[in-house]
Amino acid sequence: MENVSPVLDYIQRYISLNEDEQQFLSSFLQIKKIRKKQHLVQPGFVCTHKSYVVKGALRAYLVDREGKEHTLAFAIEDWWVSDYSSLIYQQPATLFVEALEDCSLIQISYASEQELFDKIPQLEKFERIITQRSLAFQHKRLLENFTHTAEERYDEFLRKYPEIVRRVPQYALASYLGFSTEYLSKIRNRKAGKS
Amino acid sequence: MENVSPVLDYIQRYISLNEDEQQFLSSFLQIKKIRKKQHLVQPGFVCTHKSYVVKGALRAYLVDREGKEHTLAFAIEDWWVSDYSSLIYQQPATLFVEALEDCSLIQISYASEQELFDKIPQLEKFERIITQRSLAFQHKRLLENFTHTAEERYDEFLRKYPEIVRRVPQYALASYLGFSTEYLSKIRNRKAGKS
DNA sequence: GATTTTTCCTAATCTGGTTCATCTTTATTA
DNA sequence: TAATAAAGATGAACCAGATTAGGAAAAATC
Repeated sequence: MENVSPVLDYIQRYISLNEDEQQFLSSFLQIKKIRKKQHLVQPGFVCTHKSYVVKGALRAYLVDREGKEHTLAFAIEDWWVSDYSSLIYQQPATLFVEALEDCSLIQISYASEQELFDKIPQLEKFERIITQRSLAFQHKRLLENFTHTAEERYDEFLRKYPEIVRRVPQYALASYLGFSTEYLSKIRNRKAGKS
Repeated sequence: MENVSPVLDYIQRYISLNEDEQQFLSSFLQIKKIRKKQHLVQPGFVCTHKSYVVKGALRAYLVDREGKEHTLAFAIEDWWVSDYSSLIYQQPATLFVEALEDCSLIQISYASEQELFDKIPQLEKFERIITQRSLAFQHKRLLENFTHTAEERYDEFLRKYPEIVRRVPQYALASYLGFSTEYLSKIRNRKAGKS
């Protein structure tokens, strides 16, 4: 029998909850398993839950008109994942969220979260803080895409997230960094030659 | 004598505040005027306030190693502006925030906001909601940069924000959309020829 | 209202990264 | 363990958009 304490721990890095609150919150959390290549979210369906990753790796991506994939985000242990727009506006998703490995998740539904905001106002603060940090992160990412070349972006990502580079397929990484998989091959090859 | 009611109205689109709360909140708000070409925020200095635009237009931009400018955001009437990362982490800014026209702003300091979160917990909800929306917006922008050509991005921006296009210099717009000002000229010329 | 500065346009050349087509290697599954 | 599918590598041709350098127009300043 598994438990939801990883999420409680996560939240309590930002706010503190008493025993009752923890209990109450826990009653809204659900454990979910998903196998590699399965989809957690699909375009057209409203994204009803956000998922905390206990174990595994996923990615959120868009398929454009020409069928090309663009990865918005990766998620490994201790990260959250969803189609964010779909979740907060409760409108049909445009993204896929796909398991890149077998995953163990803890989920909370949109409706539960709204209820929890009323019952445990502290959670508003928690959500505010992590959303602010995500936003700052997105700003940085956008600027990095503007100011750095493909190769520089790859180097930086490798430096910051070697773990992710090891675990995700190369085409997913290329589509996250905003260039073609062939070009990533070329970059890697260039580096291998140099060193 | 000017007043701070535009900000109160803005906030009350999302939450409701009683008379006392409005009064209390107002006591933390400051009116600020700034002339065209002046800077509200500069790299190296901690961004201490966020600013609501009553009148005018501004942009937040980064100057990269080669001296090129990259615009992260525009702000006109009824928008907020700051160096967001600098503000939330209270660390030195990396961005400039510059007035593109003479501006009339209402400001609130980082410290005041922290105090207000304690005194008026409803404000946590307000901040949570608008941050969530900003984040969804940023996700969309990033994906649009990945999936659309320079010309498509320009068309879309023109359709959504004709007002901004009219008011900001072209080099600022190009640097927001992520391409060179010369290329924007080329796009515009191409269109003029066609129609 | 003349001068200086800033913004905008044009056109030629160049390049970082894409596309397309084929091949090799590595995972999956039967 | 053989068969099949998925992922990665390689190279040639190509293109969207950058760069450079010039001039024209508009706006700000005196």
